[in-house]
Amino acid sequence: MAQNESTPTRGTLLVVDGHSLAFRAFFALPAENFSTASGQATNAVWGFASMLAQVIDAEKPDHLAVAFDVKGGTFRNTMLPQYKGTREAAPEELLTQLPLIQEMLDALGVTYIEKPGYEGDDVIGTLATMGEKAGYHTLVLSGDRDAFQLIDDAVTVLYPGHHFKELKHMTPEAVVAKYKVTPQQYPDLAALRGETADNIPGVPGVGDGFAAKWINQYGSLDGICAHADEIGGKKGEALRANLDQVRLNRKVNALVRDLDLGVTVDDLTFGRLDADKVDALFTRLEFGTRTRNRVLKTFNNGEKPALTGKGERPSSDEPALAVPDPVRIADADGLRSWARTHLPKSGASDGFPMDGGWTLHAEGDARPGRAVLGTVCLLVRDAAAVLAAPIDTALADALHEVVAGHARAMAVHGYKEHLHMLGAAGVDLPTPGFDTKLAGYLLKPDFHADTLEQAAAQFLDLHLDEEREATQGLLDLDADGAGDAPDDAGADRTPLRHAAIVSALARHLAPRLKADEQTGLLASIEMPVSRVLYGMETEGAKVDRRRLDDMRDMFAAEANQAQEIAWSNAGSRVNLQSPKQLAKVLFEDMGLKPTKRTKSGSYTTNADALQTLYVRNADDERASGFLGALLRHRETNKLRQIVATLIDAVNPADGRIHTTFEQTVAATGRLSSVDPNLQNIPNRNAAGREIRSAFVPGEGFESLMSCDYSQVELRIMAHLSGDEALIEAFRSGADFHRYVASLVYGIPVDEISSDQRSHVKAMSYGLAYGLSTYGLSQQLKISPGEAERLKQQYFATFGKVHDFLESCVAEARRKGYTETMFGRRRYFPGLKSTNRNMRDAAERAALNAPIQGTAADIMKIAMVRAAGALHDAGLDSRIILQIHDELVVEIAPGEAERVTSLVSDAMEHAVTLDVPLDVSTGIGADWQLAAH
DNA sequence: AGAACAACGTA
DNA sequence: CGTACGTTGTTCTT
Repeated sequence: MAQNESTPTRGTLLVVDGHSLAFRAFFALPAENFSTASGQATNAVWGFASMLAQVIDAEKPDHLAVAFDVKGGTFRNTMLPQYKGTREAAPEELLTQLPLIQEMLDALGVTYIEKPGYEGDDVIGTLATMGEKAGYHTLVLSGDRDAFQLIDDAVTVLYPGHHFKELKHMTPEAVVAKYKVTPQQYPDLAALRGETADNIPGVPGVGDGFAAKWINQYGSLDGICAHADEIGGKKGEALRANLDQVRLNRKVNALVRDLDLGVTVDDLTFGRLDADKVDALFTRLEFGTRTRNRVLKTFNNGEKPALTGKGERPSSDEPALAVPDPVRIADADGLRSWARTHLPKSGASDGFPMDGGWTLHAEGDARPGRAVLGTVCLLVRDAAAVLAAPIDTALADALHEVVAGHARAMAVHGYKEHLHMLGAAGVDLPTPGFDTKLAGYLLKPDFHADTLEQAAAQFLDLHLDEEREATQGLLDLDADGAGDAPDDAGADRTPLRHAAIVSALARHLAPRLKADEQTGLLASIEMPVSRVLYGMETEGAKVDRRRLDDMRDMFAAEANQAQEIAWSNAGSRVNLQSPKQLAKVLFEDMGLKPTKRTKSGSYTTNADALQTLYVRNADDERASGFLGALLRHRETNKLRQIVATLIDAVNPADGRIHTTFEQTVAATGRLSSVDPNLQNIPNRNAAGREIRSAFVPGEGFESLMSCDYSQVELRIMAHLSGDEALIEAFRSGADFHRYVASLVYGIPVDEISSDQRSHVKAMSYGLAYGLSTYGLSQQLKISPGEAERLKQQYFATFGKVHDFLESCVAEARRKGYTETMFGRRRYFPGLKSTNRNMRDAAERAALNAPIQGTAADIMKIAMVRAAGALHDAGLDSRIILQIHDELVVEIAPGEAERVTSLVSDAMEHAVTLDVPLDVSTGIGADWQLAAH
């Protein structure tokens, strides 16, 4: 079971700083939106309840108490009159909610404690001390850094980050990592630095850094005071001038830890709420049923109050996961010897076996360009090793060696992410035998598992903790869970638990993958692609920062100009980015006749509608003036925004943009690009396309090359359908659309009008999307009848294409899924829907999936081949971007010719079809110039 | 703060 | 009433 600790504890005590939590809640939520009909603000109460519930769900404490400050002064005010001068001015709206919070705690059966003359912090200090003496592990939830002095092996402070969800587990190691002093020394540091939140001045010019330096030099504040004369410079002077203040600060920030509270820790139980009281209070506060149910469940031992469970928590809380006792490894030799005894002998296995395999699981930050390695776990059936960050060079070398020797029997969850994290520590990860993330994606490409818990729920039917997965994903992924010793009481066991999930997933998914014939796809395409993507993400794309800045300013100026014109026509400063306000101006104030509605029923103000209105109201000066300006604003503002996003994404360390390619998101098998999305840089009109000129070769490179497949999806349709006419159209090498048009209309190629060509072109491209005649008529601005005739003609010419598309849907209906040329599946439960719209949508998706998916497969194969070819040829040029049917390559000096031929060959011959794959290439000084 | 919606960029 | 995505901004939430 998961609860293996060498130091036995009585359980977990959670102590909450009530005022700190109330403050956080109050300022996190807008008061004006959280108030009762009678005007009583409830944002702090609501936030308090939901934040506390969140922490309880995540930490599962056995005992709980909330500490509050008491009105009126404390002993600290006597020493330091201005103490908390800034904080006493709490807004009236918050103060009125404190009694409500206490009333709520009463109803929830939670003990809260106040001690006149003392602060909540002192109560917390006392409770932590009591908990420690009674053998509990204590968690202190507080946004007040004074609480850091309480931290030791048995006391952890949960400190909220910018968002409340980002709770940092402040352990002794975390404090040392952040402040370079021990928790015991922290009050000395705070005294030197001061605390603006409490209106306590420190030494001017001295922050955390200098304070820590002095403390480490002289051991303590006393030591610093004794040697104050030796400290030179302005800062030393400032220190001497403020010594009295600092000494006073230190007295004031020391927490009292031995108050008489009249309770014992054992009294601080919770889980027996008064459901009627809670109900009455929540009704009075006008809270919704969702909040009510969630809070009730959390404060009632995880059960619905109606069922009034008693005593022990439900057993379902404990995951049925085998987690061996971890060994904490701190040095290279320890790791080598652990690996020798526990890891399967290398060469003993071929691929990832069900037994005898092992799991590598790292946590940390996997964002390219800023990756950080956190905790690393190695797990076999009956043993586990944990390497806590930071991992030094020697340990990294040993890890590299161990992993290299046992890669084929190794399972990971997310090879690419692990490459980033381990790469940050200098460890290269060879291709593992299994990747549970990729495997899960191949088996269920529509299912999106954001967390390991979700994957476990989906594939293992292991519902570890639904509340946690719903509300607490960020805590699990906390990058700096650093320094938590897994063999210490109450240490962060999350990474190990995750490793156990990965191990269980691997054992479960490997046979399923084989049964569904997806193993080849995993080994031959997805895993190798992960490695290529890792390289692309790590290199990033160089941008010309000045050019981007100039473009942003230009677009911003144009957008502002358009906005002024729009406002003057509208007669009010309407927010042009608010569809709701626009609809009011257009359809109420100006009285224009709406075109279409959005799916939620409001009138659309999208570009199409605005265009129609513009044409329709050309003689209305005010309306057309407004519409014209609005359209211009939409366009330029969008471009401004895209450029701003790009600028924001530039990594200052190298002036490059490191996107992340998501490999397990698109249900068809395509990649996607996030943070930022580099697959939707404008390309359709000239103004937008300019943005591409900001993508340039980096230092040591001379140009960019762009290679893209021409009409891949159509070629795939020709191949898969076996339609002789379409195949011949591609083999002929003529202008494809013109050639097809000549077949469709039955007239010679050179008599095809440009309209005819573009209509046929639209039809060709629309095919793979399941385009309706209505849609076709809309797009081409022709009558539905004309569109219908075009479609009939087209299918009469390419009959087998029609049959093929139908067969895709038929097969999906029969088998439940479609397959690409390479066996990648996608499931379509929607085909059985009784809802017409759902069914139609599923049919269109089912006919598209094999085509889009095969194109994606081909590109992935091409990428692996191209990257391999560049590497094998010893070239420095490298692939940096993929945009579905296009690769962008950064060309090293003198390599242009060889790279062009290697990459286009890799793309053209990724696979052999009945039609040739045509690749067009271009080289230029930037991405735009590389276009062809 | 977080979710839902509208809009719009790409292949 | 065309497939597949991601990002931004506004609005609503209780």
